[in-house]
Amino acid sequence: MTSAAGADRAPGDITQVLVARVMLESLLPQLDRLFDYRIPDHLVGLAVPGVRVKVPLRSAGRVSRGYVIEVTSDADYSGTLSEVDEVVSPVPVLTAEVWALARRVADRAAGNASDVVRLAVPPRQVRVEKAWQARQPAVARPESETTDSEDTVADTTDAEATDADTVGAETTDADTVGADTAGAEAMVTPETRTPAQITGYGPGAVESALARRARFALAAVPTVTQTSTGAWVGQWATTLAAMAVFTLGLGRSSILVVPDYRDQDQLEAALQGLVSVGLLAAESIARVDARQSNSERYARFLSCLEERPKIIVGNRSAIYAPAHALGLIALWDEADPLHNEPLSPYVASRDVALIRQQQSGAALAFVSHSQSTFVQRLVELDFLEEIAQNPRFLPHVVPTSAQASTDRFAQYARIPTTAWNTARKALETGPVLVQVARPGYAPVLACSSCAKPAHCQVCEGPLQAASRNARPSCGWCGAIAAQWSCHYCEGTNFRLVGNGSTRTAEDLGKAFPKTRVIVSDGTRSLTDVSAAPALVVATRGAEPVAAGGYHAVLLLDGERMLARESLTVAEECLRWWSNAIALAAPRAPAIIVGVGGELARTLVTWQQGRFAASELADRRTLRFPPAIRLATVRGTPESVASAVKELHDSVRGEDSAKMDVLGPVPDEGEFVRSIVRFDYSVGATVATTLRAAVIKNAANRRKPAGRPTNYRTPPTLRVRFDDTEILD
DNA sequence: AGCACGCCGACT
DNA sequence: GTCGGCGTGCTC
Repeated sequence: MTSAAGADRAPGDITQVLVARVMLESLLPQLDRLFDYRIPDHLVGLAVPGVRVKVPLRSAGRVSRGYVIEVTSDADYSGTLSEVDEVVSPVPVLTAEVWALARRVADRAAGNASDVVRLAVPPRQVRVEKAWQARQPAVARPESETTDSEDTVADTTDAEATDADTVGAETTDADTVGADTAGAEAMVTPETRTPAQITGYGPGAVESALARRARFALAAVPTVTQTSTGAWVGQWATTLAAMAVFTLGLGRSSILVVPDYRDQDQLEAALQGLVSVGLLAAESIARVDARQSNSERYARFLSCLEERPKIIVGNRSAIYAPAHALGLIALWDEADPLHNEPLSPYVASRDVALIRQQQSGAALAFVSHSQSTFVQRLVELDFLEEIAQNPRFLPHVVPTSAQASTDRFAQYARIPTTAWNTARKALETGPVLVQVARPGYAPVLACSSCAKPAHCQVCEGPLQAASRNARPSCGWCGAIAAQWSCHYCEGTNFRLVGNGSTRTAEDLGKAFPKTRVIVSDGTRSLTDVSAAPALVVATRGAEPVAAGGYHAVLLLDGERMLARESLTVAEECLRWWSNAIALAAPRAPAIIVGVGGELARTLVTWQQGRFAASELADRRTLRFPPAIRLATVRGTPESVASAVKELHDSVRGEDSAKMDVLGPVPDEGEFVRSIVRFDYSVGATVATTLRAAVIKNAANRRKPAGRPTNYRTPPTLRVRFDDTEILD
């Protein structure tokens, strides 16, 4: 596709015109393609692929920022080329691999590649960059790399053309995997195996999957464990850490992605444990953390660019890190909503991981306690292998009916006898976890005469109580309800309904006098507690890790958590409960209150995969994700109608059964919204068609008549793929 | 986004 | 005749 890299040319040699193909940092969909610029003599050798540049756009004097993607000598643009204005920094921060990833991620979601690049490459910090450059050995400058990276771009471009919705089509690299297998097994010999043991699985099962760079769903061992530095973490964290160290032993980098900073702390503690016993060099860990300052972020990013294998740990944006020789992509708890990117084009780290795996050939691991329907689908396609944990590590789960207890104290704390007895016994030796649904004291107030919920007199928001004697306040506007009277019956007294974490803690304190009660919820969330006996009341997702594990786990608000109006509520509850149960000490009882049927059976047998399979079968019948994909199309009635028409024109014939369109229904303002449901196999067609519609609308935007001249026209057509909240 | 190009109504 | 209105389209 391209001739020899321009960077090889000696400065001063003017026998051929060198052209930089540049991606502009623009939000406009019309500009989301490469533009050619001539490289002036003084920038030859500096304007290399990956560097930030400034280039003129449209008229003299206006400059746009961008990245050089390729350097070629034959431009495919026939007009007169403008010249690259300036090379902003000599560091090639946008590697060929990350660029190819960004392009495909954007294409799959009908979004801008530059939006993805913005997630992938942090803002430049000049001082940080200078300091980093000074530390780099001056010899290894990217000249030698240039030709390589261009080949990579060409390869991946071809791969894109063939298809493929990563997972949708039953693409199989059976050949590659098969070919690798023999070599892989040879590699897992006692001599080369790292001493960082991956325990809880069949001997060598995980190691062999990593060595042959398989894609797999790994069931995490549901208990806690102690690192060499004495910290207690979920065993999943030591598993991920050991997997990364094993991969490092193969000379390759890992990217470990966790949903939130509490998980990140555990994973870093697990890695630190391996550092402390000399199995891992501290410099090999690169932390990409949502809590970092801009300069810290950029420093960590630059360290990923160094040409030696690393372990990259971070939240969802870490999936884009420029890893050197990527050997493993691992996601912890892939179904956690924090893995969903809130910025355009809204691609979840799971989907980025699938694309990156396909492009890099790295191993791919989805590690969790509770297999999601997304992962289950990939398992059923034989796209992922399943690796189960050794059954002797399974937890001890006891379902209990919500029936009121006969015990006076248990009644006080609204927990059934079994649960109460279990907690009392466990509290003699160690901490007990009590999971509740909601934070606060009493999340709901109701009129004491007519029992209707109480609303704020200022904004109609729901009233709640911060403590037993506190004046009720509004959950929306915070106004204190001083002189409240009921809308429906004029009553002036309310009563507290529902139990938040604080109220549960108060009640438990009365039921278990002399026992320490610790609260961990959204506002005050603890990462860990000691092994001393205590009642730890936590909202779901905010459960601290207990030293040695909890001696009992009580899941109190099962019924209430299931009552939420959402199609995916059962799957979500199963994940929350499984994660809480996994904090128990080995063989410690976990009591789930008020939940029966298949969910209880799933937890008792610890067969989340089987539950996911039946859930997925239901979603197939209903045509809901992840059985199919979704795209939301929002805009003026005309633009939506025309986009839908184009969709039907491009997905036709025998494919037409693979797509249907719901709506349009009214949306904000004068806009409407349609939901497109489609099979994975037509995903590429749907995305390109909608992308074309977006570009057309961006060009044809027109000001509505009669508006003031400074009225800013909103985009007339917006498209969002795989928005999981849309069906809730 | 901006900014130039272009094709119809009031003007020196 | 031309100046300029802003609808339309392009940006290497």
